[in-house]
Amino acid sequence: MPRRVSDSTVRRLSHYLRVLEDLGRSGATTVSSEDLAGGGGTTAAQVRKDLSQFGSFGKRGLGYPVVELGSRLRSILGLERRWRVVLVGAGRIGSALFAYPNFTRRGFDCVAVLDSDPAKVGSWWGAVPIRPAEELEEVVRDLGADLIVVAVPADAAQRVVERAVAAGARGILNFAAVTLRVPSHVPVTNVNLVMELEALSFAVTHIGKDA
Amino acid sequence: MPRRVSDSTVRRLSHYLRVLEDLGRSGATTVSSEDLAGGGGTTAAQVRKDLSQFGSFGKRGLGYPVVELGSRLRSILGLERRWRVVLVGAGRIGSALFAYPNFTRRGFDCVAVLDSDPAKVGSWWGAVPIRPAEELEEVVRDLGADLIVVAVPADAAQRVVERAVAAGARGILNFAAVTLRVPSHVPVTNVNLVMELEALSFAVTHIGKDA
DNA sequence: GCATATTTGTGATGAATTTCACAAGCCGCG
DNA sequence: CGCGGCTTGTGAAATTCATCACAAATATGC
Repeated sequence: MPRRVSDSTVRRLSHYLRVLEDLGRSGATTVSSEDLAGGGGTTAAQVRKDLSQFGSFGKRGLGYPVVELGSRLRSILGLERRWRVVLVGAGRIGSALFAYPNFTRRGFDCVAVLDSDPAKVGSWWGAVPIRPAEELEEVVRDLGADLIVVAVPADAAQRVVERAVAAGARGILNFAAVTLRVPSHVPVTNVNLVMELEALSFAVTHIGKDA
Repeated sequence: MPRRVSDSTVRRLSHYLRVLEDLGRSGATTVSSEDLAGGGGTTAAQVRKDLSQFGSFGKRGLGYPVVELGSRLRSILGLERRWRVVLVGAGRIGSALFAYPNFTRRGFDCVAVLDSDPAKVGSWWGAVPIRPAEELEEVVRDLGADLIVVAVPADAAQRVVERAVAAGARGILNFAAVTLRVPSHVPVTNVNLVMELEALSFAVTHIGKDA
């Protein structure tokens, strides 16, 4: 294992895993770096460089074993266990994530949903009740939650993560449009839809203005 | 304008714009690169490098004019116009995006919602009816849509973008977990929640294993 | 008006990432 | 068993991206 793995590399590992799973269903037993690159995602050389950071999984002349590489990648990505996730904010974004079938399939269990709106508290999403926001610490501690999904308005997000981290949360998936300040041992992944839309706006606007 | 602007730079421009808008509300008239960096997002030097790619907007010794820089950034990002967006897939993710207030506020108008499920077709989201998926080309052409939000299952996504692009769509925001193949003049922005979760899983799993 | 404290803009430096190129290894076949 | 066709693994080169350092320019205080 290398000293530091870049974020881009990790995203690509996740991509390779998806390709492997598709391939596994089709019965293939080995796969080349070319195929793992998969369309326009990246290049064969990049695939080999990425994988070689963690070991030597392939056979020259043949490729990578589909099943074994998949299990290696799951191990590298930390997906051999299940994660206990607390969703803070029962709005649309939270709902979208919660209902996402891949969420559970990939090892992420939503063990609690919190919201500060009394009108929502008490209703149920499937088998999970919506609980009041005040119970955050209690929920994190008692259920042994690992990850917090922050799907609250921007001005409430910092407070939520501070409380969650103090109660023992180990990672944050942040949908709020703010840069969260957290201790350095708590990783944060940001998803910002406005940013994505604006990046798209930029790209469309500047088509052909370069090259 | 530079030959090519990196994706990271564009995301940061979007971030600067948000900081400027917050600052504008607080009445400030100028802002330093230090403040634009805003917390842990980036550094002052990075801010100046980013902005200098597009011109010389600041005054030495003073900083950047809040209002003017905001309007310059909006111009650079292509946000002076409004965008007509077609949402394909009336599921949870589509619903989340649709209901997002910033969506409209930032200049993105959802002009149509399509879904292939006959049970959903005919109902209304606010003032927008859900129409059958077959009408994609018609909708894109007749409403002069610019952007397509793809919120359909992975195996349907490629077909949707092909039809949309053929009908005149100019940019794609893709929530499906596949790499879309599109003509080079059609930019695609991908949002992949599984990838974000797996990146978080990796980060939490490997805390302290380096450094 | 002059010294001083700020802050931008940018060339130079450094670090990180991607691409290239090719030797080394593996399989199958005759 | 040797040969030819593939494909990996990896040092080196190239490219991209981020940081540094500082001159140039502006404002402020006296």
